[in-house]
Amino acid sequence: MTATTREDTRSKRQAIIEAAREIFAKQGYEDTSIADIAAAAGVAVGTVYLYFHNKRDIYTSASLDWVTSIAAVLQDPAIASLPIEQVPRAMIEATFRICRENNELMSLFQVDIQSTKEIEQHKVADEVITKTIVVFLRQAIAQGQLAPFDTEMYAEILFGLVHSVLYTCFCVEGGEREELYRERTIEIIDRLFFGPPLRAGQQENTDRVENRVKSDG
Amino acid sequence: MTATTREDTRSKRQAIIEAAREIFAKQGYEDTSIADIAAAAGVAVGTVYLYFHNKRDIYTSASLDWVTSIAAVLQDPAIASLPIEQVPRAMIEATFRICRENNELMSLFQVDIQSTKEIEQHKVADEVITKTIVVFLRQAIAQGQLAPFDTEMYAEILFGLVHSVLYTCFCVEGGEREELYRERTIEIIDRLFFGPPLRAGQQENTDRVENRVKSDG
Amino acid sequence: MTATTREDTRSKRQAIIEAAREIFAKQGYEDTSIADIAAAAGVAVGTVYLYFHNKRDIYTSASLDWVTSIAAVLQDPAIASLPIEQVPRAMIEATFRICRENNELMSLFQVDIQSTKEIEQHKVADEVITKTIVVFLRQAIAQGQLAPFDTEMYAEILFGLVHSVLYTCFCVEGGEREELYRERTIEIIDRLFFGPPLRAGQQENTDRVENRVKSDG
Amino acid sequence: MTATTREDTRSKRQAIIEAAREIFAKQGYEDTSIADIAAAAGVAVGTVYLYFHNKRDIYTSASLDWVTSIAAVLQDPAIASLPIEQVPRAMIEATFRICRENNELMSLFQVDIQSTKEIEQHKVADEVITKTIVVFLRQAIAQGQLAPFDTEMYAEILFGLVHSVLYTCFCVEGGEREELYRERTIEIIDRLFFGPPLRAGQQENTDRVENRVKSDG
DNA sequence: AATGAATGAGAGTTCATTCAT
DNA sequence: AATGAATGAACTCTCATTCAT
Repeated sequence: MTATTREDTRSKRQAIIEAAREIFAKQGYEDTSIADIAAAAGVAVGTVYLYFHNKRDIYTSASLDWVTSIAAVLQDPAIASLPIEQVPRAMIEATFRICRENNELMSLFQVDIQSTKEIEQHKVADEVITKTIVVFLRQAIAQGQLAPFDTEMYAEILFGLVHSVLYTCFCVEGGEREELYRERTIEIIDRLFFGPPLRAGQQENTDRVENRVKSDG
Repeated sequence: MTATTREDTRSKRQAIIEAAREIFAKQGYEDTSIADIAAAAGVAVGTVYLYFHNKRDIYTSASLDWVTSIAAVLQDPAIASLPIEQVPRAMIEATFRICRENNELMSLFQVDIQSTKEIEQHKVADEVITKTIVVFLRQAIAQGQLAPFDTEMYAEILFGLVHSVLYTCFCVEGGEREELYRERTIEIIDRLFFGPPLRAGQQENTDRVENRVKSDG
Repeated sequence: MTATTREDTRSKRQAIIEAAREIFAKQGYEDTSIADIAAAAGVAVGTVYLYFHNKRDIYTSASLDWVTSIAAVLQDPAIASLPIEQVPRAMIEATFRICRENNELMSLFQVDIQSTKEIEQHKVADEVITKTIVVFLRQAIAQGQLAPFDTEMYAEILFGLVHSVLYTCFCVEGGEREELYRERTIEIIDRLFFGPPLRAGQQENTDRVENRVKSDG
Repeated sequence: MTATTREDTRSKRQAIIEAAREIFAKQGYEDTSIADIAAAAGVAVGTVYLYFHNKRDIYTSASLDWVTSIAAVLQDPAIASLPIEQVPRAMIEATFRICRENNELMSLFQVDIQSTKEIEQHKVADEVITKTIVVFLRQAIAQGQLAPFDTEMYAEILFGLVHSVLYTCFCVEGGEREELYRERTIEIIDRLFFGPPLRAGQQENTDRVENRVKSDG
């Protein structure tokens, strides 16, 4: 009986978050009313306020929930066990895939932060992602596969790069040129890790770089 | 007399945009009312509607105005005339500088796009920036300084990288670790263009890479 | 043209106050909505907020407006020119009359004070009434008609007495026993000013006391 | 067991009333929620509805409970046994004392009556007080200490006077000038009962009037 | 008897937008 | 062109009340 209650509670809160995710993503923050969310979640308006302090709280929770989903993908052990030169492609492809499958949620990825508390919440959420990357990078350095560097800052910057590409690709363009964005992103990351640099005349050590650069028309 | 009127008109519209930039940046879109903007611009509420269709229109205009300011910095001829290996640092330093000086406007850089028309507007605005980069890259390729590659997509992705770093650095963190963000960003871009890659054991061709990588504790 | 606008403004604010007076009196504070008031005043809901900060502000204003109306009655020069022994009756009869005529507004007379600012507002309003009484009493003392005493405190206490009687008489009982309340109130005030005291065996100096005491069944 | 249950029941109802008294007095009717009261009383929200029909019912009960406390003070046999000329002072001092000691409850004394049923309830409660006074007055008349008069109406009016003074003294002013209010009130009542009237040139029969009138500056 | 999660009507308030001047 | 008083739809949020447990 207690179990049932707990599950009900958990599922009710979760139902609201899921309803909010979809509606916020579809209509945007401003054009979404609490009534919309409550109706979609199958609860009364007042019930929403049993689980969330205010509208902003719902938005933040829905957004963080979505970031967490993405983080989970990167922690797939299958990726970690790949040869290092295949890891960037694997991670980026996985990320693109989950974004494609949840295309309509992508806008939640672009959060307009408003308070110091929200900044903290997002730092925590983003760290779930960047920490995953950092852990991988440090292992590679420890195993002598990569030269040492500022892994934390690199992880954050590269996460920002991918984040930005995903937003443009899926939110702005609707995913029409997904392959192009994905392949160029992988290419740039590969080049950064394994070369060759863009500098002309650099000798190629690029048996690991799978994708040929497309020459400019 | 006609000239005066035109100037008055131009300056009144510009006054509204500038007032809007500051207030949107300070209070966010939702918490900013037309009355706030009108008061700050020194005009009546009704006057705002002579120059803009609605609130969203003001926001979009203010945001694009800010993007344009940034674009202008990259077109500085002094940058274009530098040796190629100094260009990434010059561009990134200039961008960080203008963002630091207009820290409070940074949040306008993070736009929550809502309509197809707005997507078009932002593509146009962003293209002012990416086109500048593309032009530079193509010249470098034409002059044999860089190997050929998909300049447009690279420009867009690298712009996204910098955009993302700037947002984190100035909007989320308030600019406290500006130097760290800036130097790592330059380092990554330099590495991408001139090497060496992160792959261990890569021979260094790094007389062009000014900044030593910081080793991990 | 300016004059017209000013009058419009004044009348619009006044219209809201008058509508509020009636509706608050009829339905009570809680059961009155801004929409009710706006409708009765013939304006839009938003217009109410052009003239008042919030619901409480309307209530306070309506209440003070009513107190002011009562104060005006006591300042009638006809009362001041009466022989002193007729003044208490004249004042109390006038007060009862205006309350009877505005029976439905009486409940505004009973204000539930909530903030320090409201206390100040009511002190000012009440002082309009008590000051009138004090001025009269001091004149009578100066002219040797009354012995000296703490006029301010007496005025306040006697105002409270009448206030309380009016509330019971009109708000609680609906005015059914108005004459009884009025005559007994006059009798008590007369006795206080001119005697005789209730103490048995006091010699009567009561050619001035018009109303014979009613003996207990 | 039945006894225990009855006591629990009684104490639970009483606990709610006492919690309500304090919270209503502190926050006012509107700003007090059932949840507040339930929490302060240590019961669940639903439990409150086992003992009271609705929020208004709690308010009425709490208010009457407070009036009853005051009534009890006046029935102190010690007062009734005093010489008649000391009774007004004794009663008024006792009333001020209990109000001072329960200063924060005073606002409950100012009830905003809303329904016919509530009027009846308050008449009953007030009668507990006025009846006490009436009984005393009639005894005094029967014993030839006071001349005959309309005791019921006098009792009601004098109760109103004191009620009004107490509200101003404790609710509006916070009790800062308690002594002044108390002494003037006693003085007026004494004058009414035992003289001398305020009319100048009245001979003083005032060995019974303890407090000298304060002369006007 | 006791609970407290759930309800949903309804409140106060805001503010983008209009339009007579 | 410029104004700003007026509008009223729509919002978020509260809370008295219910009822299954």
